[in-house]
This record gives sequence, structure tokens and C-alpha cells, in this order.
Amino acid sequence: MIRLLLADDQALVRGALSALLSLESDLEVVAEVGSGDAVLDAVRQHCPDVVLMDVEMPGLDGISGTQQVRAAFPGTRVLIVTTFGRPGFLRRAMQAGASGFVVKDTPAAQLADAVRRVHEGLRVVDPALATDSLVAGESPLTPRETEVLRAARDGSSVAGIASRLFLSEGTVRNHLSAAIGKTHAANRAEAVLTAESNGWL
Amino acid sequence: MIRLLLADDQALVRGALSALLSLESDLEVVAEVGSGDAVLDAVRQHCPDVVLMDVEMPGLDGISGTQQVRAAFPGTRVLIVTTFGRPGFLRRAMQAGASGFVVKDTPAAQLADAVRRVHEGLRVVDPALATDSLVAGESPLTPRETEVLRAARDGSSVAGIASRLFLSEGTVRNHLSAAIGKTHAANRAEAVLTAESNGWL
DNA sequence: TCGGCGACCTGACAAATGTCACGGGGGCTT
DNA sequence: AAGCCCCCGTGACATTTGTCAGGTCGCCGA
Repeated sequence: MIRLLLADDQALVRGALSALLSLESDLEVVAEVGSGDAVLDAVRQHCPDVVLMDVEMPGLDGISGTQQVRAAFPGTRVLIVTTFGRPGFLRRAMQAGASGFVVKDTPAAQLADAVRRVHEGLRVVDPALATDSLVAGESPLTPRETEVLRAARDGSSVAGIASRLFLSEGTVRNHLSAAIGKTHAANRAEAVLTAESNGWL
Repeated sequence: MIRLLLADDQALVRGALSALLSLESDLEVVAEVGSGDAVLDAVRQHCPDVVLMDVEMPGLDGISGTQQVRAAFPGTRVLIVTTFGRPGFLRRAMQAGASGFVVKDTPAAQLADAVRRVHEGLRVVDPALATDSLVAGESPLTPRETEVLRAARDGSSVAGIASRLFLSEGTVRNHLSAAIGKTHAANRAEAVLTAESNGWL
């Protein structure tokens, strides 16, 4: 019997996945949580074999959650299940210690198999996504550029970003200009979009 | 026996919902589709009582799909199941003829009840979302303003938008300026964000 | 110890953006 | 017919944005 923990912020999806996986005779969902903060406590309490983790969650995100779980319970495997196939997500998830990475538009039948393989210690990765990850490569942005670009996501002006990050306006403009260049964008907005779609933010 | 059709682009979610609803003795999932274009054919072929429809789908979106289904098969009820609780989505979905609107973070146990109520001819709407919809109101944007703002989503320049919409640059600027004013934004980017979060695009 | 790199700043410049005032035309209702 | 709203356009204007060239500082590896 493989003991499972589900972590997903959408209750409906959580319950539905639980129903789907409970159909398998060798799988057992022992707990469900709806936020990243609750994952570690739930693992401590229920000692699951595998954690199914969503990336986008309120509180602690799935990547950080994976790190925490792996650090505290090295025997527990983590399988990331996410909506968006951002190349950067895959890379960061694996570096954080995840054993598998499944996108939500894979057929339902494959999920149980993925869980079993992860439980056996194998790695499960969507092949198409893996190649994307190789093509897109690591983020070319420096930490500061990433931070500035992330602050620009909500459409703030240079002045707003500068005051929020305690920087000079000129510095912000320079960082933005660098980020625009590195993302081959023409715009701050375009730079945000491509960086986001690559999982660099 | 209530016959169901599932329309959702994410195969995993689709299968999971199918598993969840099949647990109920009075519900039966007779078909699943992964794109909006396939909905009408599937309804014609399987004659479901209720269609569970996602809003964001490739091809035809859920709103238009609802319209088509209601026009061709007035007896078939549509229950919208979506990730985002955009006020505008709710409004447009109801106008398109949907019988219910459920957000994906409602508890899984309530979904079956929602399906049964919709099947009985009742309307099912998340109360919190309904008030949001009243507060946010209808889109203040004119059709043209909406179109221009939608074209600005990918970070295009004024020139790019103008050429794509066969407009003068000045006209595009005027429409954008109007949209910025109506959304109480300071920016084109901010205007896009608030309009998007209200479901006005 | 030196070179390279990233973070930070300044100043200046061209280009893009947002705003305003002002038109004309068409469709709608009163 | 008059008034209203939307669409489309022009021109001018101030502001913002993106780029470039320069310079200081601290860190790290060769």
C-alpha cells in the first residue's frame, strides 16, 4: 500500500484526484492539504510515502515545500503536479529534490503509474517538457534583475519599483533594460511575459 | 440516473472529476471532451442531462460553448466549473444560458449536489462570487476599447496594435487612454491587469 | 594582485506613452 | 430634428521609458 498526501489549493481538484487515486487498489490517500504551509505538518503527522504537490499554492509555494519536505524527511518522495509546464519550474523542482514532474493535461491513467514509479525511486518527467527545459536553459537574469522584473509584474512605474526596492530610478531602469535585452523583448511587459512563461520569476 | 458530459482541457482534472462523480450512485459520466469545439458534437451524440464546462479551454471557450449548447439543445443544462472567479465570467456565463457557476476551490462534496440542483432546474451560484459580480458591475469598456486592450495584453507597442487592428496610432492611443481612465489605472499594463481580473477581456 | 562581474549610481538622449482638445461621421433614441 | 454615444482621426504636449556611456564599490577566482 502506497500512502499518499495531496497538496493542492483547489479543493475540487484535490477531492477529485483523491477519488481518482483511491480507485487503485495499491494506493491510499492518507491526507489532503490546501496550502504550502500545511504540508510539512501533514507529512510529520501522517508519514506518507509520496507527496503530490501543486506548484502554485497560497502561502509556501510547491518548490519551497518540496525543499522542506526533502530536508526533514529524506525518505518521502515528492511528485510535482502542476498546471503550467514552465521549463524553469521543472528545473527548480528537480533541484529542490522532487522525484517527478507531471503536467495536469497528461491522461488520468498515467498518474497512478507515475506515483508507483516515484515510489520505487525512479524519476518521472514529461519528455516534451524536459526538452523544453534544455532549450530554454537556466535563467539568464541576475538576482537583482529578477527581483526588479518581478516587481514590474503589476504594472508599476519605474518610480514605484524604485521606492519599493529602495533603489535609484536610474538603477531600476538599467536593470529593466538588461532584463529586456536578455529576454530578447522590446518591452518591459514583453520581458515580464517571456520570463514568466519560462518560469524565471 | 443523471447523465453527465465533462468538458475541461486538462486531462488529469477531467479524469479525476469523472472518478469523483462516478462515486455517486445517481450520476453517470457518459462522455469527456478536451476542447470547446468538441462539446456540441458530444452533446449531439450522447444527449447528456448536464454539461460540466470549464471556461478556459483551447478552441471555443466555455462561454461560447454554453451558448451553442443552449441554442441547439434547450433541455440540456450547463454547469460552469472554473478556476478563476472572475466576476465578468459569471455574468457572461449566466447570460449565455448557464444554470450554475462553481469555482474550483469549493469543497468536492458540494459538486455532486450542485449537479443535482442544476438537473432539477435550479440555479447554483457561489454567493461570494455573486456579490463580487454585483460590485464589479458590467464592463465599462466599449467594444473597441476592449479589443484594443486585449491586443495590448502581450506587451505590443502602439504601432503593433494599430497595424494589427488597421487603426491609426492616435486612435489606439485614445482608446487605450480611455480604458486606462475607466479602469482607474495609471498604466496600460495596470489597465490590462484589472480588466483581466474582472473578466472584462 | 589583477581582471571580471554584478550591484549601484549619475547624466543625457531619443523614442514611446498618456493626455488633451478638436474635429467628422454614423447610428441610436427621444 | 436634436441629442447622445461610439468610432475614427489629427495635432500638440508633458511624462515616462529604454538606451548608452560613464564611474564607484565589493567580491571572487586565477
